[in-house]
Amino acid sequence: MSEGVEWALHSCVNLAWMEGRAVTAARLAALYSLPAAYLNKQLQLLAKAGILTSTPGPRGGFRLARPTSAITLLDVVTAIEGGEDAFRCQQILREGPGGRDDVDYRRTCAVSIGMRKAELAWRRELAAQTISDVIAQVERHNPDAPSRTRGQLM
Amino acid sequence: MSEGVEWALHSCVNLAWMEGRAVTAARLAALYSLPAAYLNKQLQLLAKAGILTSTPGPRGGFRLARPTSAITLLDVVTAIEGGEDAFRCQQILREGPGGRDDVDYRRTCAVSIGMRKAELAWRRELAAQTISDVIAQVERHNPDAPSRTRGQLM
DNA sequence: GAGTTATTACTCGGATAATCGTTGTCCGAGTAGGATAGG
DNA sequence: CCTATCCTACTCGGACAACGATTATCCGAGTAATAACTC
Repeated sequence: MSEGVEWALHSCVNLAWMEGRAVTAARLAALYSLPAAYLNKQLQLLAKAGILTSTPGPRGGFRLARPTSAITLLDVVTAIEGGEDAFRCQQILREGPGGRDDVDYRRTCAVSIGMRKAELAWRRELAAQTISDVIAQVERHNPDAPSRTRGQLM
Repeated sequence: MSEGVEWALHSCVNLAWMEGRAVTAARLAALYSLPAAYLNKQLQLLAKAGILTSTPGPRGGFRLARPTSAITLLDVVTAIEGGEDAFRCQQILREGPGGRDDVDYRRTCAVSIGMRKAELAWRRELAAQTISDVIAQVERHNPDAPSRTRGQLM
């Protein structure tokens, strides 16, 4: 899985603490000494997915497009990684004995079904957690994280 | 995810139908027109994980090391992909404000915990399914698959 | 004919390249704010 | 002093390389069956 997912999730949390103020990719990257231009790439993907809004020019940057309770971990993962399954059935049964070209083995192959079952469980668990949940847990263990981060980003 | 996982799973199913007879990597590969040498590599990983046993020389090949009901999908996936999580926390919080070097953020970071929760659900679902389950489903929809495959492999 | 030995063909096993995706970098399009000049 | 225009600096956005992992290939080590040879 792409490392950008981790960056994107942390950036969403940090943006949530900025209360709607725009933050540039460079500042978000400086927080964790990340390559700014590459983080920018990930934030663009989030913007394209409707999770962030971006504004160019001076005083520009990124900000959350929705309340944190309406952004699931699955939303962020899908935005960065794309919607395809990790296990993508190549339908090798088509080349096997009794294989047919007019059958979609992604639906019928027992191996594919079993793997897909696990992936759905993974997705379900990701969809059940929001950025809001993450923030709540962080603030419980580290109550001054929001103000400290805000100080670094302004 | 590596394409070899799909090959390995299908190979396990096919080996199960061979009732303990050894089958060479070349024959298993020919079933689906796969590159034999590369499939051999995956089968080696399964052997190293104790899922298959390998015997060299004439009349050699691979065979299942355990009953199909004792081989889970997770066993096969882990053998091919390795045991590491897909989402591997880089602990970027160490570089952030208030980051400490003596803290294992893989355990404490809320983002990491949330992602890990989903991965555990994925693993749990994979561990709940065995090769035996897959075979049962195949034979229900395609009762003559075992004999047909056996004919191709002998 | 039976046992023993040398041979041979076959298989896995690991070391070695080629390809593709991820990671990382750079420069251009567009914008908003500020400076400047005119009224 | 106020307003309109121009300019400048700053930001995102997408195009362009570098690295690493996956994919693919090849040849050697070892084994078991076979064939030949001896008793």
